[in-house]
Amino acid sequence: MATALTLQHPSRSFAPLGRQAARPAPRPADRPAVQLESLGALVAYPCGKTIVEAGDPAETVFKVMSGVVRTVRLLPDGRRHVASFLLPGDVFGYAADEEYPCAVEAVGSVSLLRIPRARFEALLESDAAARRRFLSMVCGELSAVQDQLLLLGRKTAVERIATFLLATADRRARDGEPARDVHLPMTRADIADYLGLTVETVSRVLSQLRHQGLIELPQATHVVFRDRDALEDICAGDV
Amino acid sequence: MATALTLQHPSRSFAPLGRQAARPAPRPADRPAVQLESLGALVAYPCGKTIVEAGDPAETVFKVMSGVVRTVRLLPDGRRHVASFLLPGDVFGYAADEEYPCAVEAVGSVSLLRIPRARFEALLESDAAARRRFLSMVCGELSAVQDQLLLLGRKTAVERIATFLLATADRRARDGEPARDVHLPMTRADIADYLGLTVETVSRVLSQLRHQGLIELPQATHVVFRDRDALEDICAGDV
DNA sequence: CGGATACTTGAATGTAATCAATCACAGTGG
DNA sequence: CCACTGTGATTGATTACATTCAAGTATCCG
Repeated sequence: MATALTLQHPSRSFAPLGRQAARPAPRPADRPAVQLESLGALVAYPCGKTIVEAGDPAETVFKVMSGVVRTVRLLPDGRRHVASFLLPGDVFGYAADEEYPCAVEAVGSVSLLRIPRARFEALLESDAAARRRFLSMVCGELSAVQDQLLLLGRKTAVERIATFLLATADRRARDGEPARDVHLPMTRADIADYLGLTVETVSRVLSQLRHQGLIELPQATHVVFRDRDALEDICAGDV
Repeated sequence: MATALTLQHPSRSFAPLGRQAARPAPRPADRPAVQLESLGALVAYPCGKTIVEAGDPAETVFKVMSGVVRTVRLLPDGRRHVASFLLPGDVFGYAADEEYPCAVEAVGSVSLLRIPRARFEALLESDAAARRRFLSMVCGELSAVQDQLLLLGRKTAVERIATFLLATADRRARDGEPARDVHLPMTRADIADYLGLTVETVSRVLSQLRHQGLIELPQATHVVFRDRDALEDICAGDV
């Protein structure tokens, strides 16, 4: 089974491989500054552009520098699923096998760091600290994906949306401060495909939350939390 | 975010760390025989027993020697989701963080190899080949979990069941030969929680497939494929 | 055997999907 | 400047699939 990973830093673990640029911040003793940036070159992709195709040889590891990308899987009849949204600092494209298992596309215009796979692997071989951080990222990703399984398998539409809004908001705010709003650069279709819903349902649920006074929608891409506690209750299923 | 992994070997990659016992088989040149068995002790658990609790300190890595275990996540109101079933040869319990993120329970009676986390990590530090195999397993697991996201997000009940039957059957048969039947040691409730369905739906769909002549059900735990091609078409959504 | 648990089947309900307009907005060209 | 066009978002009406509620049947284990 071809396997690529689409990494996002585990939100509560230490700064993962590649987060240094965005956040110079607190660095425990055992962590030499690894300049992932020095291993690759910057590339820009316009909105909607496919960055890697499913089945392409996995020769490059990427790090998101700005913008957002989505990883996409398709069924033969066209049904689509978005496995994850990757934000600046996230790393993707490392595959144990020789092929990428899913496509990756630019949500808006993005800039990425392209790192040749061999160079990335050489870093892992030579730098024990980098290795530990990378393994930590991968494990964090696994845990996050399992939360998503629970969401898709057992949560209602409202719970999925509430979970998505809060989780997306808090991925940016690493300061401990709970976010008061969230920017959604992706379309309703992307959100729907990420949450296993339809565009109409996403739209309806957002409207419902707005009518209930839990959120405001000054623009389609901007959600302001008016009652964060209530949203958190919904996530947990306490309705 | 606490993160544990529940590993199962990527089905199409080389024998992963820990598969040696079950399969001495073809071993590429760069692979010294790592005796994971020599690092830990055997323990037995009776049917239904909880092996690790979510939130427990992640001090032990396990390898399934016989039987099947399930990894379970719960919502506060009791809704349950089974993230994975682990078969003999599979490794679980390695967490980047210090806590297990989900519970692991014995499906039948099982015997496990308990390996102290420190000893497992020491192996990874010292043995580059073991490290590569482990990373490969983790990446394979990530890819498999993403397939499961697609299943939960976009597939119908029949497609989920067909996918589950074939995937489970083929996890055992590593000979290339497509399996002609599959043994299901877990209950319908376990299957339902794994596929995001209810027991009733699982039962109904199996009956439907039986009436259509695609499978036989000599016992509830034993499924014989009568038309594997048709099942594969259903998986892909070609109905 | 008897009791419990697991599985199957049936009927009714409900949540989200589908089908179908309408609305909002950005970009373009008259 | 403003109508025009196209895309994305919202809202409404209806449908469908899986769930829920409710028996009934098989199987396992004492």
